Amino acid sequence: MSQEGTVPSSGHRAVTPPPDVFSSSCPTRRLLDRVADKWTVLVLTTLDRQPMRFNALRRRIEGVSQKMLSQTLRQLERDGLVTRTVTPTLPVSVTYALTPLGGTLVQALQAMIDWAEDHMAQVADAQAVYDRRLAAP
Amino acid sequence: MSQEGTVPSSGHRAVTPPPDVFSSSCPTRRLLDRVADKWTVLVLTTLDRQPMRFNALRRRIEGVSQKMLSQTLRQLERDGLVTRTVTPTLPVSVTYALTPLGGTLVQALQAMIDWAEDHMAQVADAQAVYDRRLAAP
DNA sequence: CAGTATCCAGAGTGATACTG
DNA sequence: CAGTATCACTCTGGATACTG
Repeated sequence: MSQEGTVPSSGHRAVTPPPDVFSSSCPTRRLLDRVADKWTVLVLTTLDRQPMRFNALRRRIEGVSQKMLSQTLRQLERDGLVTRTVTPTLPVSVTYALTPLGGTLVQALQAMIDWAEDHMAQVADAQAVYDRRLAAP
Repeated sequence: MSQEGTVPSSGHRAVTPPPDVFSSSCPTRRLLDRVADKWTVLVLTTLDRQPMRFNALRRRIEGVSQKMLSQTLRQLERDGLVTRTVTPTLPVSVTYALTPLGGTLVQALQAMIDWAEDHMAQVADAQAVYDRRLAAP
């Protein structure tokens, strides 16, 4: 049989190791770092509803700084998850939109947000119990 | 009909505002911050396969520091997502396991990991295109 | 083994100012 | 409007050392 995933000892082609986020050297790990990020999640799920301009995003995502927003957007653009479209009005308008690739990710991210909103109460209860244990030992 | 989500003007009971991760003051936002975290994602999905001891987790999740691992675990324990079980061997063994609540979250997190591993190539391509544009303008 | 304590570099934030 | 640049500050995260 084949030896997928083992060290190639006699193969002719270079074998790419299987992707593994648990390996710190795997590129997917860096990708996960970025995807599993507060601002990334909020930006992408916002753009899922509709394309948006910079300051609209800034207003919608409370608490994000200009710096982090533009940094996040540039990163997402580089990763091919959002597009940046410049319209030469006066002054210029810049619109950000999800790419099809970005769209495939949003499904998973939205599930995370839904989970947080749906289970907030249970988590809060657990926290209360935990904190009470510490207070009265 | 009802006015769910609007300001209560004549109701008798105090109305909790609807959860909204986009509001920086909403508790779900802090919850999202923690859930949308690199180490949280890796710890929870690891524990999904089987309960594990501290150093086993440390070895499995390459690159995590002791500090971040214990910090993450304590936080997850407080949130009711993992349990911490101490067995009085010599020296003592501590085993971490997913709670049912934690199990409900793992579904969403695993989807994120799967996405990263499945779309790594497309992202890498997009990055190459982006970087080439900057290099040859 | 399973942590806690300490120190330190760097990331993230806010404010402010400046460009096209 | 849509940014970039800079400074000051905080806070996270990593490396290291020590404890029950």
